[in-house]
Amino acid sequence: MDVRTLCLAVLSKGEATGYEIKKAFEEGPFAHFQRASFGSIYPALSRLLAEGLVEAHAMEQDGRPDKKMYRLTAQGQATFHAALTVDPEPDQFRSDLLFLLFFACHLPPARAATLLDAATASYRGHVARVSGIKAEREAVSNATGQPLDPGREFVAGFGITLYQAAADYLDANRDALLADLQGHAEAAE
Amino acid sequence: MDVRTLCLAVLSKGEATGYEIKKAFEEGPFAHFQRASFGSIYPALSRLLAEGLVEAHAMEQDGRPDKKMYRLTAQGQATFHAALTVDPEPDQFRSDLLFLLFFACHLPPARAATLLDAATASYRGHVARVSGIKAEREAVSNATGQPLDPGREFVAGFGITLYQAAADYLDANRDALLADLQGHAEAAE
DNA sequence: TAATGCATGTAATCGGTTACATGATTCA
DNA sequence: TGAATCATGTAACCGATTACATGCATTA
Repeated sequence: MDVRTLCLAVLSKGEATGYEIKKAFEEGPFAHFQRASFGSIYPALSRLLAEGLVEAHAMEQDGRPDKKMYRLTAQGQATFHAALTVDPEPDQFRSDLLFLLFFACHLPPARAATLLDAATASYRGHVARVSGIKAEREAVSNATGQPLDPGREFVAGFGITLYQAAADYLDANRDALLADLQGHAEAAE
Repeated sequence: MDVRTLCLAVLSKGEATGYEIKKAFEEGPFAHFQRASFGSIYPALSRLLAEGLVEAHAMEQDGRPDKKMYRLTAQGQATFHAALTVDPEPDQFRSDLLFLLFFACHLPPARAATLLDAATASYRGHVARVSGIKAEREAVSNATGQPLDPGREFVAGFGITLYQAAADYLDANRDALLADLQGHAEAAE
């Protein structure tokens, strides 16, 4: 997904500034499966504005420079919906960690252990974060009676399950790998 | 991981042609967590050759044009090992499918179903393929007594577990999502 | 006082994809 | 005859990252 479409997607959930769009990919609902940087968001927004897919109005703030609030136009809505009809390319879990671990034999065992532990912690962090905001949404929904968004909850659940499985796998196989590496190193002596 | 490093990585497992390197990312051991295209592999190989990190010798073939077999030099080995000491950036399951499903409410339920089923099939295909080659390696190892590569098996196991978990999640939540969507659509009428 | 968060933007650069170009062989 | 596999490469283009540039407010 290009950043252009990603911006339309965030804005389809409500108006936002460039800065807030960035946050949606850092801590917000898209955090676990998409990413975008300032360097791509701001130019995308400018282009979208020039094309009439979004409209912007400046909001004055005391002291701070104005912030620009962006909102989808009808044309932007339509373009976004059209983007949803495109077939997705197959998913792939592109992972630098797996790349390194593939060559575990060339790694000092201590480094392998560090890598493994850091990744486990990171995955568990993901699970905790996404679970937290999902639970919060459920609490709000229960309290107010507002229905949950099925797509959003489905995607959050997917993320939780996947990162949980990843963390569990690392946990379950960590010691065996490290032992293998030790044996491998000794055999090479 | 840039394609340059990826090429060094494949060549560290034995000499190969550009074409074979491509295959390593399509069906080979790297298939489920890295990717590279011809348009990036061939230029990377040229550059690597110019820098002395790989050496090449032409292999004549009857009828067909020569193929170039590439092999790591000592310098290439060293560069590759250095690349293994770099800290990996955090993993992210970048997924177009999840992006679309996040907006499931804007999708016709039939399309959501198609998307879900295609993804499940694709994940299961991954699992079958990686399990197959893993089992084959284990059989060979049992027959010949050659030890397995711990890193390779660990990574293969990770891929199997993850894609299995993904497929299972889709299976387990498919019908509920579709029902929600139906209810949502009716409520909107 | 230093770091962090809020807030927006530009420019250089880079890496990679897509499409194109070529050409033989084998299999359906 | 047409498609797929083997086999290598180039060029245009694009999209995105990184770093840079600015500046105020708040918090430690």
